[in-house]
Amino acid sequence: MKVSREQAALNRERIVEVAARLFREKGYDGIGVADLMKNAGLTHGGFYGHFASKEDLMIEACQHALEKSLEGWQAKVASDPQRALPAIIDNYLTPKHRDQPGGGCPAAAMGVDVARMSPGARPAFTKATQQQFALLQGLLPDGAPDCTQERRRQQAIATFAAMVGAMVLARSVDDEALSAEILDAVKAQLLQD
Amino acid sequence: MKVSREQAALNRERIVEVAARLFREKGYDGIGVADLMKNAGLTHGGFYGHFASKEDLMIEACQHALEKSLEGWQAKVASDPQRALPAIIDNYLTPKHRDQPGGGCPAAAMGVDVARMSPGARPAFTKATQQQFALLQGLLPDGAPDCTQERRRQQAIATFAAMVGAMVLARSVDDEALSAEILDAVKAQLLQD
DNA sequence: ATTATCTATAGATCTATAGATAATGC
DNA sequence: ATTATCTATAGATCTATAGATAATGC
Repeated sequence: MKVSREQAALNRERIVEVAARLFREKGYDGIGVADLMKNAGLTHGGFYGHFASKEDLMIEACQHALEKSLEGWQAKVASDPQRALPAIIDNYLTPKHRDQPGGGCPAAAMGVDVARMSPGARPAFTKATQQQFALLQGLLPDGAPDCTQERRRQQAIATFAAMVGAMVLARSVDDEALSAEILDAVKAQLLQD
Repeated sequence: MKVSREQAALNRERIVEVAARLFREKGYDGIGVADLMKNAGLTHGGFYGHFASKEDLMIEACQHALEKSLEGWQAKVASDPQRALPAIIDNYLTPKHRDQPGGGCPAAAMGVDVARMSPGARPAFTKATQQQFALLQGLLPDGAPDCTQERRRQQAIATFAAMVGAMVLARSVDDEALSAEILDAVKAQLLQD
């Protein structure tokens, strides 16, 4: 039954990846340790050799999801810096993203869970949020001369807030037309600048 | 042990009010039926005389919270229509609202839970979201002549999305300065128009 | 007589642990 | 010999129900 250290490290990574997906889909309380392990192809009892508690896994799952999310944005900046901002906004405010929270924005999918939980996962959210604001600020067009750095940071924050709120609202309503309208309206509003 | 029909109806209302607060604070899975009833001053077993299931209570709690929330906005419109929009934005994007999710915006506090649950609570969210968009649209200044009704609806949607997203982000981070900055930045951005 | 509430509990599920097992790695 | 994983289970908690109790309302 035992596996090599290398395989054990891979198993641990897989647990984190599965958790990062399922916590976003179902919430922290919506999936149990036994189900998480089954989804990783392992048995329940093996979990505690890798993590001290379910909450410890939540912290690592958040870190993992936040890093991957930021890396996705950075990849868009690297491939085409000029078009990165519209590309990020366009990609975020889609029905596909709305319908796949497990691979999507951690803030929209897990932010409320993290806010309710004991504070272990919040430092990762704080750091990642700062990084996302900074990245967006760097992409904003520096149009008018009265457009100070402070003003651009404010706009970066408001842009990300509108994206997250649009996703939360679009996922909470029952009407496909309204849901799509929310995504499209915020997209149009953010891209007009 | 029995109470009058009138008292029973009041007890039922109190269960809904308690649930509307505690589901917002702790999430649907974060509070059990026994604890909800204890908070309403009743015993566990009495619950099922009032509701068929915990999920049925969630539906009523959402409806209650959404109605109260909309009524708060309507009261601001009634008292001073000219200043209602800045008053709503100003009141929403505060540390007080951030720190009291139990009495605050249902979309920011329960939207993600509702999106994950079986679909019973979503019709209420759909209806309330439409009403909030319509109310905000009516309050937007109809400045330029090129400002069509569609354009104003788009702006109303983007305004509410930014408010909800700001609240989710402000609650998820661990740094008081950053959290306050998020609220203030979105407030400044929304009030400048 | 009806019924709102209470006590008690069934049955399921969840986190965490104990001890067994068997393959790795010195 | 060490250790990654598995089987089994303890102990807590959760939803829902059954039956008892006692006050209401006809």
